[in-house]
Amino acid sequence: MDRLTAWIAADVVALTLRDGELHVALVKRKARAARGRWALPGGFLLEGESAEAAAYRELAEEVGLRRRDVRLEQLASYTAPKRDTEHPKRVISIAYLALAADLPDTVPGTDADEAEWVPVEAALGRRLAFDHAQILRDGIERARSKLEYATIATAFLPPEFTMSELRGVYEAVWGVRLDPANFNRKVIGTDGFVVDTGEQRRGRGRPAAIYRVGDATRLNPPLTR
Amino acid sequence: MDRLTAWIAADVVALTLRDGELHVALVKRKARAARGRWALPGGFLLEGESAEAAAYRELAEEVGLRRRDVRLEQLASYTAPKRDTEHPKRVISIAYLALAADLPDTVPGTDADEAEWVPVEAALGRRLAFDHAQILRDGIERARSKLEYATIATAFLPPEFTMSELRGVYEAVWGVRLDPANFNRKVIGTDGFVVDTGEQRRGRGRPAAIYRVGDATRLNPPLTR
DNA sequence: TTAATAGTGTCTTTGAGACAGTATCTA
DNA sequence: TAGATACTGTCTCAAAGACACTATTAA
Repeated sequence: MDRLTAWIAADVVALTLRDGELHVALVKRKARAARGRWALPGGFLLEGESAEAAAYRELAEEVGLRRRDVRLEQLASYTAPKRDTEHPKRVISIAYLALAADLPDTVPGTDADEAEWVPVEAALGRRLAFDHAQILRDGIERARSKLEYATIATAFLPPEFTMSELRGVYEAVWGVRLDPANFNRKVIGTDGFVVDTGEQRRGRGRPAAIYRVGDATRLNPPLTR
Repeated sequence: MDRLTAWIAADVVALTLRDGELHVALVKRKARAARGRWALPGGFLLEGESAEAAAYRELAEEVGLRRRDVRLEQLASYTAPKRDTEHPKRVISIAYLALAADLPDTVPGTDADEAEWVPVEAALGRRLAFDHAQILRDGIERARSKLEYATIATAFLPPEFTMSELRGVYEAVWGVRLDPANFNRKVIGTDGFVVDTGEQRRGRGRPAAIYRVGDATRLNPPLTR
């Protein structure tokens, strides 16, 4: 019988915003296969472990991101027979998308000290291991399109944020400018997208109202790019 | 080392429309695991085979659907450690969504003679094998939401179809009535959704214009349920 | 006061939805 | 002709987008 037995990898496209630009977490591979190449954080499922659990575990081990730091969702699976020829066994990958707020840098001295946040354009320029460039492209496209109809933009922000920070997420991920007035109206008009805390943040100009995440998950009608 | 090795199944939520109602293909299991239970068509990946290829192969073997009969896309992967305890090895499933036009019935005497098109409500009523009920629910939800922003409704129809047939797809999948006038305007107004062939189909009333699939894949702005 | 940032008001255009009305066939 | 199905026209309302304007702060 030539039924396949395979190793299962969980690989993660972890995205965040730094200085108004979309960044992805990359790690320099230490394992024999593709050693020294840049790759998405990830690793093999263990006995008794789900792919989601493995994704969380690898994010913690390799990037220093804890479960509560990220919003994780499944992206897709990659199963081409030749996608990874460096292992002794066939490897399929289940990819996840993780969105995180900008956080203090990864801690040197841990496994994560070979992890790096890289602007996505630059990341696609490095020749990534295996088919990780394709996975990264798919992850970016998923993030872009999910902003249209889901409230996940807040996953890129700390618990409290201003309207211009929220708008900044859209502008950075979509690479466009949005009209502040219309954006405000749209967000406020979507019940449960954000909640006004009544607090204000002072900066260079007029203080900005501070919002928290509401309980809505879907945007209806959607925002358009 | 307790790295997992697993069997990979490709399981397919194959949907079609019959008599204005959404149906899913189910098969009665012959294999030892869950024998006699109804399940989604699917099976294990072979050496050297991608999950997509396995999905097409199983559709052909078990349901008699050829590659050109369906539009196939990946749905999600299911990896819970206890999702399938009947096999000697851990099994993860990569699920696909397949949309097909209503076709002549499956051919008895082949492997497909234990396949059946079942209305989706009834299918969810049968206690399906493994976690196939969850996969089916996810597939239906995917089909419903993709109708909003993609032109896949045509995958449920033969190459030539009328506007009311296209509207019927939306009405059946969404379970709503749509205004013919507004639906027409919307579809015609979406460049490349459909192409008027100039032909007409005669029936009981005024002949209907016949359309073909256009080359657009996205609906912008989306249709709303 | 000026520059910077936040936020409001309003006008125009577009599209969604409701629905009345017209067109063209079969029986 | 009646009934059935296909299609068009038009009105109203809501939201999107453009953009001028007001508000509140720091320097």
